[in-house]
Amino acid sequence: MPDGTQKKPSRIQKRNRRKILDAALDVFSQNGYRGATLDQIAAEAGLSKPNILYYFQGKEDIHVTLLSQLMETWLDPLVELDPDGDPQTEILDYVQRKLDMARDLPRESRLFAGEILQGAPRMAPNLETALKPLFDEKCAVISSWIDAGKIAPLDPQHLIFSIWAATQHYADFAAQVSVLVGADTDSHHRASVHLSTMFGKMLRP
Amino acid sequence: MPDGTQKKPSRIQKRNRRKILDAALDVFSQNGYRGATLDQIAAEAGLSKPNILYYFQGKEDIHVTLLSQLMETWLDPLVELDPDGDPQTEILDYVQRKLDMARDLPRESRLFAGEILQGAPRMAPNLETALKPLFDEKCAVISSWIDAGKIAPLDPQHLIFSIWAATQHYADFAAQVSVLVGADTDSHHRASVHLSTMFGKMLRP
DNA sequence: TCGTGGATTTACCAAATGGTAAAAATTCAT
DNA sequence: ATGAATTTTTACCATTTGGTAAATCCACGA
Repeated sequence: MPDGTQKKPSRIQKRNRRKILDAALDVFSQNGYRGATLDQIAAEAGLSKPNILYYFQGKEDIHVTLLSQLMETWLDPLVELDPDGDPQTEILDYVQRKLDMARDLPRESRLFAGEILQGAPRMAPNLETALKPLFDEKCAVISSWIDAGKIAPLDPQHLIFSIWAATQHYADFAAQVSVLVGADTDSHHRASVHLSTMFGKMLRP
Repeated sequence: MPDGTQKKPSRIQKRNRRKILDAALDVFSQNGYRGATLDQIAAEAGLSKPNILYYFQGKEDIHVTLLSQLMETWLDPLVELDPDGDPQTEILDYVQRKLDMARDLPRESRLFAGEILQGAPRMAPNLETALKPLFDEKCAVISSWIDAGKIAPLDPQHLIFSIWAATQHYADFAAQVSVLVGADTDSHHRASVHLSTMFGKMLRP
């Protein structure tokens, strides 16, 4: 029994759990939690459904595992916001990292968005324990930069919301963006320039 | 048979169709298309499931009806962006209208977001025919304002994306926002001030 | 008031779906 | 090689879910 609080996972266990989680990321991010089926995940992973249930306790277990693994990756750019760096550079670099993530990890962005959109039924605890402390900490950093006159006086909380919204939009609303920008050769670059300009002007004291 | 291309709907038909659509908006926006069940919608509407299917051809019919009705409301603020008004005022008013909509119509915002998030499977045609022409038209308006030196030179397409993202964030990610801002007495007002400041600075030539 | 057409309920169904038991196959240390 | 442990498959099951047929109810105009 690979589930539960057991010892070291075998090589084959690691491989299959990874295959399942990758397939599940595809399926969950495309169809949402309830829209995804174990059969789809199984087919995508190249395994049988009972075989999947040999590695995970159930559908919800897969989803929760995916979400908690994701949280780490997701918060990483914010963790790297350095209180001792140059405020403007730090924030603009943060915007850039988030935009890159929207391009490179769109499935993860959509999985996260879908979960929040439905009221975070399986992630609320994680938000409180992992996200909120980090959020508060970085808001304090931004406040100190404002107090020191290094950047314009903006509401730190809502500034961060604006950064999240503007960057994740390109992953979460990709279907809409692609219809509206048409066959753009380098949409990512234009978005990058726009966000730099926008937040750059905004931050100047 | 009330469905199909029939004559004038009776008063009772209007009432029940409205009840169903309102219930469906609740259920679809909370659980997504596949997560929503006809039984839930029926219960919420206070009708039996077969009775619902007397008024609509099926689950998808309800969803599509909801989406196409929504499109009108959704585009309205953008329609009102006046090419002959003061550019700064026009755009800031647009931001305000969108933010008000996120507060007043969160269900609609989430329904829309969920549909786009999953690749707009039931709305792609609508996006092409209804949204894209309006989007292109208003991008041209913004371009003309930039050419006239009335506002800062920003990419019109991405400026609109930023406005959509920043405002809709408060409806679509409400679960996250409420965890992070805690018991704020007037979160909407703070968001409003922030967005005015932000886009105000950004637009100044 | 009575009949007719629209509205509603009752009783279903077939397919999909999450999940399980147990047999079969495979891996692996000895 | 061989027996034990792990992994995978086969054959199911109970529930949920979108949908239907037909009987029943009810509003309303003549």
